[in-house]
Amino acid sequence: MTETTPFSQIVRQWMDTFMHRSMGGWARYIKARGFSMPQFFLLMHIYQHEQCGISDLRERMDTSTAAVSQLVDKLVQAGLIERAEDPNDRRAKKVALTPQGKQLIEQGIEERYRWVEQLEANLTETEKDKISKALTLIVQAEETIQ
Amino acid sequence: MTETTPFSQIVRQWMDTFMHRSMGGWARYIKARGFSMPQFFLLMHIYQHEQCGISDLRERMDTSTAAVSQLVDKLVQAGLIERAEDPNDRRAKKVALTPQGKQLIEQGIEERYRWVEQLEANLTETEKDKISKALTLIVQAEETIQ
DNA sequence: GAATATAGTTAAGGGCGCTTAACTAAAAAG
DNA sequence: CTTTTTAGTTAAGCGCCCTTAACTATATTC
Repeated sequence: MTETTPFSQIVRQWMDTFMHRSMGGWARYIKARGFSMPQFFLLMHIYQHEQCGISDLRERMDTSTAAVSQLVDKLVQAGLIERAEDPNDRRAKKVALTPQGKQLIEQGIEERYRWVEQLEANLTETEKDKISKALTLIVQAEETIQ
Repeated sequence: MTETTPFSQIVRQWMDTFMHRSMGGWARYIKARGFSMPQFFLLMHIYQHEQCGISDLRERMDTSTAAVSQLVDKLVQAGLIERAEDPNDRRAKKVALTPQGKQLIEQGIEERYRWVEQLEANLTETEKDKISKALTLIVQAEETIQ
């Protein structure tokens, strides 16, 4: 029963490929638009968890609140995010993407996704169907582990 | 025939999930060990294309040779890579990971892979088998597009 | 063999992100 | 009501990465 080995091998191979394509692509995209990786990570996190406080970001970014505050400040000035008082706790701030900020991230995602479309062109309907089902299994399994 | 929509949806969903897990994980891993993202990108590229010249790295990193030269210098001093003269062209340098450098990256990959093992625990043999076959299709398709 | 091109290094200077530390303001605790 | 805790801002200082520009050394071209 050598069922397990192919699974881990192929998953690793896929992770490698994907990492290479995706991270390199993002890095270039961000750089070309004059943003830094810390700024990108921050934007990305806000994109995925709209309405964060500074402390949420601090935790995710694994840094000081001062650092986050300064990063946020620059992104507010750049018009990518907006910072508003939390009505429930006036000490806290709610940070969210502006339409511009959202566009920056979504356009990046679009570009990242473009090579998947190339991939798609090399697959038959049956193959795509199999892949869809397999990825659904993975995504579901991922959701169960928190 | 609404076959295409599920495919792109699920692939996007998978990309999101993966990006979130993988990039965040790498960023924290690298930071915790006192390295920067540029250093990491450089190491990663050397890991995937052992024996690069400075110019190869410059191209991939999308920066100046001066910047690469300085980055390389620090990583040499840190003992993660070694820089040797190319015997065929004594102007050029060949850069490669030291055992330490290789270990840093591979340990990172191991940690990145750990959540896949958790995933695996939530899948049956049949499911894993389906996923293996599907990912094989993707990886093969990826290889054909250069 | 002289001129030019290529590969990489080095140094000065700028900008950015991070840290520390002092600070403001609001909420919670006593 | 006073004290303490919590959320975030601000400023100074440091290191890192990047750019520009001048430079060395090896290859290539004419």
